[in-house]
Amino acid sequence: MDPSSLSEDALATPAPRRQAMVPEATVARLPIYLRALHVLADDGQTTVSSEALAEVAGVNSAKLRKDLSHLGSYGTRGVGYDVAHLIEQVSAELGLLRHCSVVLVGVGNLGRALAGYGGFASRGLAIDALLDADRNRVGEQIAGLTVRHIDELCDVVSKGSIGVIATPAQAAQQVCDRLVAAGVTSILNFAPTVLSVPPGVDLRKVDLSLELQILSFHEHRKAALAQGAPV
Amino acid sequence: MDPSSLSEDALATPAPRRQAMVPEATVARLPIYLRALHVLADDGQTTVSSEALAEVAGVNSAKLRKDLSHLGSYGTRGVGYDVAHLIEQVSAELGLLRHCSVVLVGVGNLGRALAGYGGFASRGLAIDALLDADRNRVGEQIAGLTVRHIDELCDVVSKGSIGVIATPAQAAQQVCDRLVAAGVTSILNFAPTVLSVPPGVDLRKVDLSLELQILSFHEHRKAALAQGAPV
DNA sequence: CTGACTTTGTGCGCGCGTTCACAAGCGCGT
DNA sequence: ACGCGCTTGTGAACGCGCGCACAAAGTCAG
Ligand SMILES: NC(=O)c1ccc[n+]([C@@H]2O[C@H](COP(=O)([O-])OP(=O)(O)OC[C@H]3O[C@@H](n4cnc5c(N)ncnc54)[C@H](O)[C@@H]3O)[C@@H](O)[C@H]2O)c1
Ligand SMILES: NC(=O)c1ccc[n+]([C@@H]2O[C@H](COP(=O)([O-])OP(=O)(O)OC[C@H]3O[C@@H](n4cnc5c(N)ncnc54)[C@H](O)[C@@H]3O)[C@@H](O)[C@H]2O)c1
Repeated sequence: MDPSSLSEDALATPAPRRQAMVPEATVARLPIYLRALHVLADDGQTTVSSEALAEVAGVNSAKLRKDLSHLGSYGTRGVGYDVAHLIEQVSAELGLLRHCSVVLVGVGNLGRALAGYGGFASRGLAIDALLDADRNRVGEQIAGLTVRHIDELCDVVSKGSIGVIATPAQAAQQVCDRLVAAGVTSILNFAPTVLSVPPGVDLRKVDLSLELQILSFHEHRKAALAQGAPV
Repeated sequence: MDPSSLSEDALATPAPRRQAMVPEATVARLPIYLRALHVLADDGQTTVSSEALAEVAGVNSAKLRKDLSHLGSYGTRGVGYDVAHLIEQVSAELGLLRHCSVVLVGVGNLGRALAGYGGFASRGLAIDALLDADRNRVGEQIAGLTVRHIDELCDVVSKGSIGVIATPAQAAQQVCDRLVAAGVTSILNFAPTVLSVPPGVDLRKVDLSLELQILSFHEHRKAALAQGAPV
């Protein structure tokens, strides 16, 4: 499992009243299932078995079934799952039905790429604000949005907004603090720094160097094995 | 743990001869430790305790010590770890000492951002080839590199190269296959698709939509709790 | 040299996630 | 109407990783 992010507040309710608690590992796979389902739907399939869906999603079929059972989505024994209904179910669980607004801070190399990316909007997520500290960049038009100054943060944050940090590492903690102060409780960080957030705020990170270094490790290990253990 | 990637070949050696096998979860943290160590080194610190390093890295100190013990790196009891020596150790373990070449396929929005990013080169990783299928883009100069055509893949791949896929999802599997055919055994995929690779090839993925959707889930859940459970 | 303090390295229990394997359930052909 | 085969949902076992807590080991003062 990817332990990079954790939600410390998930256990806040001592009594799991009626809403089933979905394991974090399952949540991390729901988007994958959703994408697989869209592929199948575009392909014209109306029902799908756990085996077939698991194949497309690249996971074990038993895992898939257990995951889906967590969100109470019932398939039909002997038949499988209704694709359209399951898309609805998973989308609802992920909160994608009511459009989730995304606020992007830092319109540099990476921020520009993110802003111009159409893959988010197609699935209920839309970047609807670009912020930067550089006065020269403020006012610039990118992908139909106008870059605004970071000081206007409070004006663009609405309830339930997700913050994305694409600033240099040096400024990341400061930007993070401002996002939290503005009421943002979900943050995605691209800067290669460890950020600290108060309880109740979800923080995830994407670290490209880290991924490459992990691959480098395995590559290095393979080379060592190939040279030292071919026997 | 981040279960998104797994190395199926790690168990290839039935007898763990002398090289300790490092748990995947530990490998995933080594880059974080390395970055923390560089911060401390730049700050002038020569030695550091597990407690202090864990603080900077944002992890439990016991976990840090256990991780470091896996790679045989010995600290000094009562003192701590020698920063410079530990940087050397971790870098060696990650295979960063011999410069690892990175081949980037797909020079679009995202590929351009990656190519222009200086954060890789600073730590032993350098993108040294840009490839694209679009003839209009071939020949273009980006960050000191010339974009070459994908057909020249075999010419730019050297032993131990890491492949990065930044093409549309539609082309990802094809590009992946060509990378594997060219001898690449470590691949980082940015396209939102499940790729299949033969055994012995390490595949990791970075999925930005997925991260946002996970945050969306938690945000959605928070909203539901705030509305339904304030008693 | 001794004793007290500091810090590493690790044994152990706990909880989560994954997987197998199977019973329960549903549709369909006869 | 009725079983036959297919698929779901889940009980249970296994393995991994995390974190506490402590003994071993080294440093430093006197
Ligand atoms: N470019 C990549 O491909 C890449 C890859 C991996 C990681 N990253 C990380 O992503 C982050 C951004 O990378 P980049 O290449 O876009 O950097 P960049 O320098 O091109 O852009 C950074 C942007 O952030 C803005 N900024 C700086 N301080 C700010 C503040 N306090 N508030 C608001 N905006 C501020 C700057 O004006 C600039 O526009 C960096 O942390 C980098 O390490 C980038
Ligand atoms: N831009 C982003 O911020 C972002 C965010 C998340 C995910 N992604 C994913 O990253 C990938 C790239 O995104 P992008 O915005 O850069 O897309 P893009 O369309 O801007 O660039 C894609 C590039 O790949 C090249 N290409 C296409 N087919 C190819 C092939 N067979 N061989 C070699 N090159 C080929 C194209 O010529 C183009 O230059 C996509 O899969 C996208 O879903 C991008």
